[in-house]
Amino acid sequence: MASLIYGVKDVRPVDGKPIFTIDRILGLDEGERYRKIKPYRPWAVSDSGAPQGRVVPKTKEASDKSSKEKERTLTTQLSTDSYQNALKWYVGRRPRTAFTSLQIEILESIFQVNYYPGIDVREELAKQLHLDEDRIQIWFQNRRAKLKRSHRESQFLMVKKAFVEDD
Amino acid sequence: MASLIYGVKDVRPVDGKPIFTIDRILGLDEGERYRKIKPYRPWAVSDSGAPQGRVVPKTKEASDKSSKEKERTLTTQLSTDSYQNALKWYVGRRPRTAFTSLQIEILESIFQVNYYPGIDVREELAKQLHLDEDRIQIWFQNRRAKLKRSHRESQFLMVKKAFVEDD
DNA sequence: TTTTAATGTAATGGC
DNA sequence: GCCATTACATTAAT
Repeated sequence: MASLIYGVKDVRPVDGKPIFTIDRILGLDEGERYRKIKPYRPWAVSDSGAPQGRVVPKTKEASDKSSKEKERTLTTQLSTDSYQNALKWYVGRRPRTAFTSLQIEILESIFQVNYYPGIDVREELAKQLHLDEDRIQIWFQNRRAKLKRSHRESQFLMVKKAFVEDD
Repeated sequence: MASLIYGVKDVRPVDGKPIFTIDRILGLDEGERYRKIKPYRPWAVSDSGAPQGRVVPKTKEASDKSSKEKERTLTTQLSTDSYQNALKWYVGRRPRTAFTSLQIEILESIFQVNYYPGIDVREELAKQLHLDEDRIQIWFQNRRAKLKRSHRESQFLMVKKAFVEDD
C-alpha cells in the first residue's frame, strides 16, 4: 500500500522497516533523533584551510578606503553587513540545485500530507530522489515559507477587498 | 560634504539625520533592521476581487498551448502551483521600468562605493530618484550579477590567454 | 540580437 | 525551526 508513490520503488532501509508508511510520512513515529556530521562547504575548494580571522575581502572597498575610513572600518568591520557580504561574495556558495520536475512532484506530494517530515522520511526521500538530505530539508523550509507568504497575500487581498466594499 | 551627489538635493528624512553620509552609503551604520509590509502586486488592477476558479490567463502561452500541455495541466492542476501560475498570468508582470540616464548615473555612483546599500540608503535613493525602493533593490541585485558575470568572463579570457601562450 | 528589469526559488546566516 | 536576505538561473521586455 505504501509500496508505490509516483513510481518510486519500495526499497527498504537497512533497519528493515518499511519506508513510506503513513506514520513515517506524517512524522508520527519518531522524532528528529540523529544527525550526521556535515563537512564545512565540501563544494568549495579551500586551497589552504578555511578563511578565518584575517581574511581580507578582495573587493574594491577593501583596498581604496581613506585612512579615516580604514580606521573606522577596523573597528566596525566585524559586525557589519558589508563585511559579511563581501566575505560571502568571496567565499562562494553551494551551486544551486536544479530539481527535476519529477523530484518536485514527489516532494510536493509529501508536502501536501505533511509540512514537517521527520528525519527518516527526509532520508528516504533523499535516497529515492538521489539528493542529499540537506537539500530536502532546505526544500521543505523554503516550501513552508512559500506557503506562509501565499497565506499572507491572500489575507491581504481579503482585507483590501473588504475595504473597497466598505466604500 | 554629503550634501550634493550628482545634483541631488540634501533633503533630510523625518528623523532629521543626514542622508548620504559615508556610513550610510557604505552601509556601516545600521543593518537591515526593519522592513515594511509590501502590498500585493500593487501594479496589477484587480478589478473585481481576487481571481478564483475560472481565471482565464491573458498571455500568449496561456492561449496557444499544445494539447499535450493542456492535458498535463488538467492532470496536475490540483497539485503543484498551476493555480498560482494562473493567478500570475492573470496578474501579470510588473511593467518593465525604464531608468533615466541620470538615475542610472547616480545608482552607479553609489554602487562604486558600496555593492550592498542598506535599507535606509535604498529608501533615500528611492525618494530622491522618484522610484520604488523595490526597484532600487532589484537594480542592485542585477548590478551585482552583472559585475560577477564580467569577473567570470575576464577570468575566462585570462585562462584562455594563458593557454594560448603556453602553446 | 543584446542588455537588463523582473521573477521564482535554492542557499545562507542569525536568532 | 523561523525569518530576512541573498545569489543564481530564467524569462521577457527593450
